[in-house]
Amino acid sequence: MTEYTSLEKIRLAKIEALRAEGIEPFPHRAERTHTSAQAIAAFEKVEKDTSQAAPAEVNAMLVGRLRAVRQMGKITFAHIEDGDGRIQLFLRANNLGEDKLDFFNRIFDLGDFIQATGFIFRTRTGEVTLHVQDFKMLAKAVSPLPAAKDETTEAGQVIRHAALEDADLRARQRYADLAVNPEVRQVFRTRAAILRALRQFLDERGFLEVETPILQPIYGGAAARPFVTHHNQLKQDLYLRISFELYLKRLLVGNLERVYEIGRDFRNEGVSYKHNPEFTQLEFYSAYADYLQVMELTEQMVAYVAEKVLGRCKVTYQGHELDFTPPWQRLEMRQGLKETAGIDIAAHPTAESLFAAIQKTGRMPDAQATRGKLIDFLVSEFLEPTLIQPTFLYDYPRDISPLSKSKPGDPLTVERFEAYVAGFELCNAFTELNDPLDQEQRFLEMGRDYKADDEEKHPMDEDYLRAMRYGMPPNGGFGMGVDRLIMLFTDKHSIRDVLLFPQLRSEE
RNA sequence: GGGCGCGUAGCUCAACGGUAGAGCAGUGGCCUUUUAAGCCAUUGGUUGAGAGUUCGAGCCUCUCCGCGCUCACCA
Repeated sequence: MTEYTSLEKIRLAKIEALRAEGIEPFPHRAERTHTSAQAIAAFEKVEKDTSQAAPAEVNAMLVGRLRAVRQMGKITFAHIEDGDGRIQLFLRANNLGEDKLDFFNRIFDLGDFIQATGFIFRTRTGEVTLHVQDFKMLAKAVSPLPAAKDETTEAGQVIRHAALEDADLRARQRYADLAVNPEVRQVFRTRAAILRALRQFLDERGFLEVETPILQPIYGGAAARPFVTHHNQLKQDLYLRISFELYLKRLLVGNLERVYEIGRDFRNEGVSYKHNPEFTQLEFYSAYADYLQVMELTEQMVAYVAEKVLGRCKVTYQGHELDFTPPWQRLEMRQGLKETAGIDIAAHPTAESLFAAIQKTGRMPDAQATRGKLIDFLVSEFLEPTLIQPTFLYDYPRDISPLSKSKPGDPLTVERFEAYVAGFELCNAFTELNDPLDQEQRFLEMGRDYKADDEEKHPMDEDYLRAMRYGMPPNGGFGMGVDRLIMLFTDKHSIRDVLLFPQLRSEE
């Protein structure tokens, strides 16, 4: 049974009062002739038109949520907010009748949805306002919104008073956050625009958008722990995908030359300011391309999205001025580590030798780490923090890249790059391994096993190998955490701020 | 999981170990061009939960719960 606060009980009583007067507090239908912005624009257009002796009257029926009410005896001012913005309502006893004005003052609360009819005029202080001749309750708000009050200073600066700020509450009750913080709505409009621009860019270049299974019998394409579920009728465990990679590359075998997918990946790992258990991933694969071509496509794509969404290639992120204008800086991993860590990884072909070299720097890597993991450690310790401007870090160690093609003449290195921006990884791409024999060997090196009944071992994806054996064209592939791109373009430090409903511990 | 920090009215925040407060919201009243409207009055609290120290705990100690930041983990 819901427990109501004293504030809610007052509002519930108003619902009762409405019903007692034969008025439905939650009517089925609403009508509107203009949005708030349309009404203001229509009025301003008529106002500017000097061809008529007297400006034509602009009548409007508006809807929205009550966000401010100022009662002044025989008149009341209010503001409503709709999808387009805000507009002021003016209610006067002369025009409405005292009973009707009293009814408004008595029944309506902040947060209620209202439909108001009247004509548009400009108040003495110059605000375009609806002179209300009639109004109707559209939906009563039982609970008061976590109130935010705005103050517009003479400089035009908006100061929000008593805004909803508690980070947990804002994420948990995103509906309330959205209702009272307009800039949060803007973040999600930007998010939609970014997704639209990404699709547009890829569609224009002949990529086919596809959808592959979220429920997978064998997960792969990344190193992450999966979520496990179970299909009752098939009597089989299934995994929520951690990547789309292996399914998209099967499509290249099927002669679809350029494919992409935008969707959710699920990783059963720690939650942090840049990790959510489910997140939006973009992957594309392009037959006959290598990682250098994918690099060019990447910088073009991100710059395209920036231009489309923000109208510029320069972005301020957490105090950094980032410039996404191509070409981005290219940095060979070996060279970058020479410069920042003072270690030439090519001089250390074994984990033992590299481990000893790292120890001399005073850092303490995991003693069990493979050579690749040690290099990864060096990158995150020395290199990553220095990569603020968009940078392609390329040529990765082979043993941490089981799906990438080796670099000719360098068996320890693969043709792979990651783009770093503002110190974090934005995307990951490589010349894809298309040799089924090499691929099988790599899987075996990773500890994949043909005995699928062994709980500890990750089973071999035999179907993927079978697909490869039919022949996979040489191709370049790309994966990007879309949420991180959105963080960059909306200047948000936490992934939670760009997800409508981020993962949180359940209440109670 | 580790470290640091936070949790007080619907919202934003105060309160030296000594009577739990303010603004906004709410309620009642005045007010016919306001816009954080104003003025007068007023309601609202198991100070996250529990235990302890103390004459006395919002404050100190412990346990638990929740959250934030951060580190670790995350090819």
